[in-house]
Amino acid sequence: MKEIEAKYNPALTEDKWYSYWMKNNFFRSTPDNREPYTIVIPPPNVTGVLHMGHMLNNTLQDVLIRRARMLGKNACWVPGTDHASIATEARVVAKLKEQGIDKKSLTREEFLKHAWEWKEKHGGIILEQLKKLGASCDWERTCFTMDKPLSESVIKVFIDLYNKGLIYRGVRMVNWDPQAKTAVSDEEVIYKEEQSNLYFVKYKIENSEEYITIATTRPETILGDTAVCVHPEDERYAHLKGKKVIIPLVNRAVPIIFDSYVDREFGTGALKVTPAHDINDYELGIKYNLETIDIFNDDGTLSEKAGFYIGIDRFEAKKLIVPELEKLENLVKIEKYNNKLGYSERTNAVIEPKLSLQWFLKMKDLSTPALDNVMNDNIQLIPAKFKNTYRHWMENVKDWCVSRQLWWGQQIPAWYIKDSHEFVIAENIETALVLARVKYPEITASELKQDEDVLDTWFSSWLWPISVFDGIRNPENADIKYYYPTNDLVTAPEILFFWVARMIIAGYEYIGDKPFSNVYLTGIVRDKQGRKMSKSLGNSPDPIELMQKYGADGVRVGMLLCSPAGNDLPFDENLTEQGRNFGNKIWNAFRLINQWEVDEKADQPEHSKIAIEWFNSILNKTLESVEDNFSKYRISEALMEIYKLFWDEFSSWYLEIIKPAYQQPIDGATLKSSIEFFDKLLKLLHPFMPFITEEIWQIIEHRNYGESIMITQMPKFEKYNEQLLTDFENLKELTANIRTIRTERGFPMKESIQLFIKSNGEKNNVYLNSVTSKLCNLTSIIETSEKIENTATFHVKTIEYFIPIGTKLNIEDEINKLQQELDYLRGFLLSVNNKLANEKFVNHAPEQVVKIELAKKSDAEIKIKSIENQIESLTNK
RNA sequence: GGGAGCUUAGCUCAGCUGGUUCAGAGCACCUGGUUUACACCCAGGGGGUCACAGGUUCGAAUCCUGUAGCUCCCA
Repeated sequence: MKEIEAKYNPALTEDKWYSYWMKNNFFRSTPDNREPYTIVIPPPNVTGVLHMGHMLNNTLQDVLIRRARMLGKNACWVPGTDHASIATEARVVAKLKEQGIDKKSLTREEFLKHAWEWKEKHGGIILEQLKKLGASCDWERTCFTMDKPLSESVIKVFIDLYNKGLIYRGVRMVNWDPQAKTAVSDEEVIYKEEQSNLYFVKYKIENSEEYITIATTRPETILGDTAVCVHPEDERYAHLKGKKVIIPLVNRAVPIIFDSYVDREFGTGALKVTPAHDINDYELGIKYNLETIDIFNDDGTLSEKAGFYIGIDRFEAKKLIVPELEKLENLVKIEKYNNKLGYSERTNAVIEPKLSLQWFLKMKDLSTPALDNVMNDNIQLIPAKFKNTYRHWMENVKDWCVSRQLWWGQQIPAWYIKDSHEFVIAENIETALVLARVKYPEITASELKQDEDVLDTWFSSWLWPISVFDGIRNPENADIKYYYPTNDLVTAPEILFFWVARMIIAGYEYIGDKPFSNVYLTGIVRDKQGRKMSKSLGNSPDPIELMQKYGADGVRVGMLLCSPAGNDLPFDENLTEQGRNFGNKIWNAFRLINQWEVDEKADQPEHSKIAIEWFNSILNKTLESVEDNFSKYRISEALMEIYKLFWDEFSSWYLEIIKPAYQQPIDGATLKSSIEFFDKLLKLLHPFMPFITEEIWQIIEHRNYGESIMITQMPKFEKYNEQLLTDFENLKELTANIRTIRTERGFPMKESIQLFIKSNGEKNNVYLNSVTSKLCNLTSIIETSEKIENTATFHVKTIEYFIPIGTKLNIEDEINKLQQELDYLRGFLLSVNNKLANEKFVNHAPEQVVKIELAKKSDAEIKIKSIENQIESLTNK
């Protein structure tokens, strides 16, 4: 037999088996008559590298997909990436800048060429890294959101929604990133608390010597003010009804309006209204039909409409306007003030609320089925606590701004006619021309100009579960009919709304069915200080290094052990160490079995026979509960159970019982059963630890090329012997007691000892005696009806055990020990008796509960009596 | 400001519709241990008035109310 390393070395096996699986096409799935089990990967974006969040997320998906495969399903895990328009464009622009190329100097086509080059070079990194993790994706199905079929799907959907009247072009307040010169979504704005100033500025009332003082954090926007607003019930300002105020510097007369939106307590209770630059002011502007003066250019400098500081940056203008107001004697005072400022997640520029012409998707009606089918559990969120959040969002859903002022992405299929705002929507210029000619028969292609902007990346990814199967363009194709709806989606709660919810919406709109049945929401991987792991903080370990250090299996186990659904995972390398150690434990259990010589003629010892029956029972009981845990998506609990089954039950109990004496052979029957158990354990472990299980499975018995544990069947649970399990637990307690006595009295394991048993009603399980003897190295087990002198004693349940210890007995210690136990038991009995003496308890509690209390009482009484006897006999010595 | 959720051992969490073992697990910690699978190990052990205060009940970590602290979402 080949010599096997004492420590498992993942580096020697992981790449080997991954390429074996690939060569044998084990990850490939095509429709057949089996039940499908499908997962689409949450597409990581092409700018990223693998981080701990991906590790957790993809480990979970791989566990689910490998298990499903072993349950006989046709498992299909579709991998891919998304194009991340803002992030990628920012990267490419930065890279070009390094090379001295300004984006503005390039045509759209030239720029996109650079972007594609960048994507080809960097876009596949994460997917390659996932292979190290063992991800069993069907790589032939790898998709990218800007692949032709997916892009065409996006455009098709846009046109369809437009034709349904759900897409419109409108002026709206958007979060403007002046650096990227694009609108970003609410979700891409990060609010940070900042210390700033609150400026009190007085505005003169028209035709009066009176002033009204407003408070603002943004004095530069005064130039765009078109009203001052006060609370209708604010007596301080009641007399100003119908009056106008003069805006300083610009000397514009604007109305004083009265609206309960104003917080009377804040500042002076008077609010300056700048409809172009504040979302709430914008609403007021609509309500009171105010003029809207946009004082900023797209790059954050002041525009001609501002009248002052034209071309100067907004922050500079703020610095300049304050002394100016002071000079004009309009500045009353400046107070320190903390407020929240929005920053662009992509460029970190301060977000400017800005009115902008954008494309919007009406969400209200589209969302209805998406809300209903989550609320009725047709789609399950795991954990379910996210249902509340989901509902809150869906009930207050706002229209979706789908346009982005970028080039990297699907260009909006809108064609403007003769430089006007009039447009037609069409997938290409030929069709656009046909449509345009309906109204303008003479128009030529050169008079049509496509919208410069692209669609939001989420407008691609919301179709993901459909478009990866080409279900938008070819709704009748075999893949979409077979794989859709997919089964499980594993993703982060952060994107529940802007990805998960939208996929559900698209699913009902375009296939008429949910995109997936279960959404498993993972926690966020944090560092020890509780900070989210991120590249910018540099607090994330490199997953690749981690896998090199602990093995992919070790990292997988480490991540899973402590990550219940929806809970954050404070990451600690310690966890992966635990995972690695577990791998080594499995490895060594294998080594033990592997090195035994077999004697086919030898009889099977009684203790081995029992051990086999017992382990078979506990294995099946665990299988049953693992199934239950999986059905509830308690993945970490399922793993923990298997971990304990392997480590505690199999290694510490089973193997210790059947282990032959040193250099003795093992009987054939026991070895055969042990290998069968090992085989089942490996299969159970395989979804969690694919590499080590494959390695051992390939050695433990002869295999042919093309065989693999990953395509075997998961063991199914069978009936098990409940009584044996209970009896065995008592045996464990008995063994532990004997071990303690050995340690305390200094009887080494090699020294065999005698055990006496005195039953006090409850019967000793004689049939387990051979096991006890083996585990505890007993010469004999003797039933007795008398107590035995000069012994150490203990109870398991009501049975009394004695171990002769000859001269090693210290009577005083012995009495003290017994007295302690007696005191406890008496107290316990008292509380039970009190309970039973309570008539209300006896009358109200269910019969079963009362019975249990009665049993406790009688057990305690038996024990008390036997301890009292022991103390008495010791005292009389 | 509005909404949701959380608070159980040093850490991360279980504990389902109130009632079987003075509250469970893993890790960490402590004490022993080099014999022939594994020190990435073995055998033991300690540790929680279940955030706090009330209430319902024969009985509450579990249900209700309030308080405090934390987290997230929306504005």
